[in-house]
Amino acid sequence: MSTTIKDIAKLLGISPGTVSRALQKSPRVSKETILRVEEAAKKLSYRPNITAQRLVSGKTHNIGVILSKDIREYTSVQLFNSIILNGILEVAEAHNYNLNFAIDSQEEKQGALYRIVQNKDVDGVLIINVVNEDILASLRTNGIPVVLIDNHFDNRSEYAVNNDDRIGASIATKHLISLGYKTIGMIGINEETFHRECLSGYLQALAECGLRADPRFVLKGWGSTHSAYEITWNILKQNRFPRAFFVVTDEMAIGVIRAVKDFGLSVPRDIAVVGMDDIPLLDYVDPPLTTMRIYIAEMGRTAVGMLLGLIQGHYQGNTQIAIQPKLIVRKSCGSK
Amino acid sequence: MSTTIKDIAKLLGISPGTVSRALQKSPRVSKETILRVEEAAKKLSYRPNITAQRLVSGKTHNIGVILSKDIREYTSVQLFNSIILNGILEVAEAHNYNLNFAIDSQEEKQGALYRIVQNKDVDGVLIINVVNEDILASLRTNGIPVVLIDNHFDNRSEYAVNNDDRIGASIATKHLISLGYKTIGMIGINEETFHRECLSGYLQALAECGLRADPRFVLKGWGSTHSAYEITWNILKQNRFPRAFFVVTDEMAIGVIRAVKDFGLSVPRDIAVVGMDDIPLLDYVDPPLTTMRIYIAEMGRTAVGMLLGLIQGHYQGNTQIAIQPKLIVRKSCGSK
DNA sequence: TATAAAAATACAAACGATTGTAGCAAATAG
DNA sequence: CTATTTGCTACAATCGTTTGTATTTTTATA
Repeated sequence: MSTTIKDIAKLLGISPGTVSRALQKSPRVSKETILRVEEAAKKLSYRPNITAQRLVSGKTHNIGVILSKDIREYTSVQLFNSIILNGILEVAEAHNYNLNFAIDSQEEKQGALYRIVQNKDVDGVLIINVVNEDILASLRTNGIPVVLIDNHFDNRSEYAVNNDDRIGASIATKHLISLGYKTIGMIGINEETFHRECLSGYLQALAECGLRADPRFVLKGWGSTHSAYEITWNILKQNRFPRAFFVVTDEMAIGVIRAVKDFGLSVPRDIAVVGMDDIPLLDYVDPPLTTMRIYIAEMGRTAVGMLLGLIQGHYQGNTQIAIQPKLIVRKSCGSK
Repeated sequence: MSTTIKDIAKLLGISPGTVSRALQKSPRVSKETILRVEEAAKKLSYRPNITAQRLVSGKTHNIGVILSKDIREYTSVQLFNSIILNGILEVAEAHNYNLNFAIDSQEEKQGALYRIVQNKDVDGVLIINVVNEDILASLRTNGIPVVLIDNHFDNRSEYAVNNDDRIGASIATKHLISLGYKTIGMIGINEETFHRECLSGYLQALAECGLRADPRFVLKGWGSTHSAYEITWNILKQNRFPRAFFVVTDEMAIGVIRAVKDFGLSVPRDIAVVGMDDIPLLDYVDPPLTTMRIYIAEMGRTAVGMLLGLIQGHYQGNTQIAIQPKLIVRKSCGSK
């Protein structure tokens, strides 16, 4: 079908082995031959057969990327994944690695995921967002390096890159404090580790500033805008509510704002709100939402770098890397 | 390293060829041997080496997915891609195909894209959103089937699946008309084919209902919320403006709404707005945005189906498939 | 000029499967 | 009881590379 190394060899009257070495510019073959081979290769528009190369090298040059299944539940997860993928792609491409995607469908043990892993069709794996212990175990027994991204996973022995949620929560809360708010609530999420990290940052910020946390004001939604709306509405009805909220995702923060407005109060006059993520169009929310910007693509890039190091066996850095978020001030907290 | 067909052969004292056939349940091998082989395979936890299989079959079982580079420009493109990817993944997985992603970086001819294509590392290619004629040509000379998704590309000879933008524009416009609006503008986008389709649907709807289009009211933005904001603001200043707008993307529609509000007018009382896309959180825009929902994941699924048919050489359907969008009524157009 | 050393190339065995052909039983036919 | 068919299985080539070893050619040395 297409030109192989043998065609070049035949054309030039030399052996395939030499052609192979010439193509690799091996010092074992004369400069002249290298030149002739390269010329012939170009003339025949030769392209190496990657599959064959893989067979002998035992390396696939593939990176598996496992995404969470419940992608449809949280719209911003979609966006998150998309951006992270960009980061990943960017550096994977630069290193000549391909990406193989698979969705983690917890149920069916027949999915692409298992196929990829068990078939050793990847040199390493990136797991985004969710952790499936089965997969992790399978990966480990197969000796395939893994790095977790945005996993909110507790095990410190896993390689992972995450947003620094604790710091994020702390900075957000301190921003509120610096604006003079004394009663600050938090609306978290129904995801254990993530929630714990946020809570810890939130509490620490309060403590450092000599403020007391009121347990009645730390709530938990399940991620959707709507859930945050309901939670907020409920607390508003009770007549005792804080003057500000740190909300752990923008998507929920939008629900909070809407609830406050629907309740007849004003943001930020009556209640200030900070979110986290920095999803698009926040400038067009009313009022524009102040938030902690998470560097998603950067997380992806970092993770691939780590994984590549692991694959090539020369990674020396920490097992856990936390990317620092940044406060983006808009109008939902008012100003001094 | 890991168990091969030979290990099984050795263990059972039979030949590798027979093992291979047994694993394929070939009628040429006895039921008994098949059973013994399967047992041994399980015991040794044998997994076929895909690379080797690929080498002999000549099929990669990979589908290349080309994404557009300018992903950072339009935030909703990110989301769009992510959703489409889900659709693609879903059916690719079901057919045991892997996905190989590459970003179309028009400039550098060295990118992963060219690597994938020229190295014939894919059985077929999906191109999302943007068309690079070079790639297309390269693909064609290599005999690799391609299907374009959301490409807004004119060439009817290319296999493609798109949203039916013309119909979308027409339905949106007619919705406005049915609500009694007589002067209806359109805010389009700086992308030739897409704009043309929308314009055609918009004009057709007006014509069918006996309304005249006012050329002063068909405008063009470059996609961002901000660009739509400015356009709207400008036309508002001129004191002559339509009572309703069909805006070709939600992202821009949000800019329109904001401009109208900032100008001191009301949506939908003074100006009604319909968007297109149905991006997330539209229920939380103020007022909630009526829009044409595009079935993005469905486009992805359809495209893969088409490509697979092409790869396997039995595709019989149309070269062009248009997915029908659907009107989602919220509050930005008022009601009768 | 014979000879050792160095340089360039050829040969052949891998990598892990698939598959056409050949071989050897046992079963059936004459 | 030989001849032919049938059912299984073994052998070996193949896919397109890479790479260790052997061989040839060239160059330098004595």
